[in-house]
Amino acid sequence: MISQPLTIHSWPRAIMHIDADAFFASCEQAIHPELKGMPVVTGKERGIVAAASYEAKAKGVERGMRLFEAKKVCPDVVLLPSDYETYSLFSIRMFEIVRRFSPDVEEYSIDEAFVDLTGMRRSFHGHYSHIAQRVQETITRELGISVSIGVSLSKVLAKIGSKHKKPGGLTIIPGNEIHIYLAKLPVEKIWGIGANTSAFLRKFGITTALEFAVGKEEFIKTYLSKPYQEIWHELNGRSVYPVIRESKSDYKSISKTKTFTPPSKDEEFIFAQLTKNLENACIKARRHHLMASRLIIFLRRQDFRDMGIELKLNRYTAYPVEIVGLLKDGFREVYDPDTLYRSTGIVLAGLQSGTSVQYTIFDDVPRIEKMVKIYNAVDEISSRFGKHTIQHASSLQTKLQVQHEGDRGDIPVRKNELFKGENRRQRLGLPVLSAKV
DNA sequence: TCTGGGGTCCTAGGACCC
DNA sequence: TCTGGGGTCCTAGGACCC
Repeated sequence: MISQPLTIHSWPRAIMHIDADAFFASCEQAIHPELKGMPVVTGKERGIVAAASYEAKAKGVERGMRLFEAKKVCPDVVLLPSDYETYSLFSIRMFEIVRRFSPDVEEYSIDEAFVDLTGMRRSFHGHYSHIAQRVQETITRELGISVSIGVSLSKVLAKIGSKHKKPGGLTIIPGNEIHIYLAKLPVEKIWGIGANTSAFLRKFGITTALEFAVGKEEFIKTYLSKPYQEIWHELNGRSVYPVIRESKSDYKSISKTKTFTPPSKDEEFIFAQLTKNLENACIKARRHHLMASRLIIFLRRQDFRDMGIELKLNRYTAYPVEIVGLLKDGFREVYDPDTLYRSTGIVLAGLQSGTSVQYTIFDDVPRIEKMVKIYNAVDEISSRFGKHTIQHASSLQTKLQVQHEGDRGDIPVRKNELFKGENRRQRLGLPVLSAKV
């Protein structure tokens, strides 16, 4: 198999990576000043630590920890459910600030950005570290959260830089100091190298990022696939990953899953969950003017095995009524009444942009046009009064179960003054960023 | 990390064609 | 019945990320 040749930018790049510190927890502390200096943890709604403030981390709270454990090591911990909409607003503000310094910004995730600073020293009268410092100061002053920054020759190296010192770190890794940082870094900590690949590399005696970086090209090309060859170049200071400015709008797939507690084997309830996922996915697809041609359904058993099926849609669509029949058929194939399930999920795939319905000669055109009108109205009402003001009858079952949505406890919910008069993200028609947890 | 939710990209291998 | 070489499209599944 012939792999594509890699594009290596001949000119040395200067890439900055900005990573917010304990983002969710920091947003909560910025909104609720009374929480400043206190150990704050978000993730109440799902029982494990999604983000922990540095005060909580200092007492031994770690990400992914069960909440009862967190309480044990830190009895005065303040537990909050995650409030993604608010964090998204902070995120938007953060990217706006970064763009004041350079237009070449990639919104990598809700709390991370890459910036291509190549050639920008002149306009800021000084070294790249001064730009980074000003970005850092501005974000802290205007948003009340801190960020860590790394600057180096490639994205992978910039990431290593931003992780090197947290919180509030600023790490520049020039070409002649790369080896110093890589020598101390275990291979599995490299962005893009996970448990599997690091286990493989260890078999060849490669345990540090430096040992990987100084590996012979011959070896890398023989044993590793394209993504790892790219990382190898990046570690050596040869930039292959460009900073991508375009904001994300073209999805390859849209998925929705939801776990329910306790697990269930109730056919109607489980199908209702599935329908609700379908509705949510379709809402998102319509918001992005996308239609799907493939539908993947899966039921997750209590033992975490997924049982699924993939179905082809007879035309591109983003309307649940057109899909729900097929959903039922697929569900019947997969569902086993004697099995306990913990979650359901659907994936809309084979996406194509467009909003107009494609007709075939068999279609009842007036009926479809009526359906589109109804959904337009549904989307409009939902955008004004909130999601699921209107929903399919078959997903009503989900309401009958007691839903354990985390309430805000005794912390009053207040909007930061920053966002006064600002509508929620969805009302602006902006995509909701997928959140890092 | 005993396990939430949302994504991307790559590769191998089968089906099919000339 | 056996024998080539080459291409394309599609899908499943792995691996990884936040």
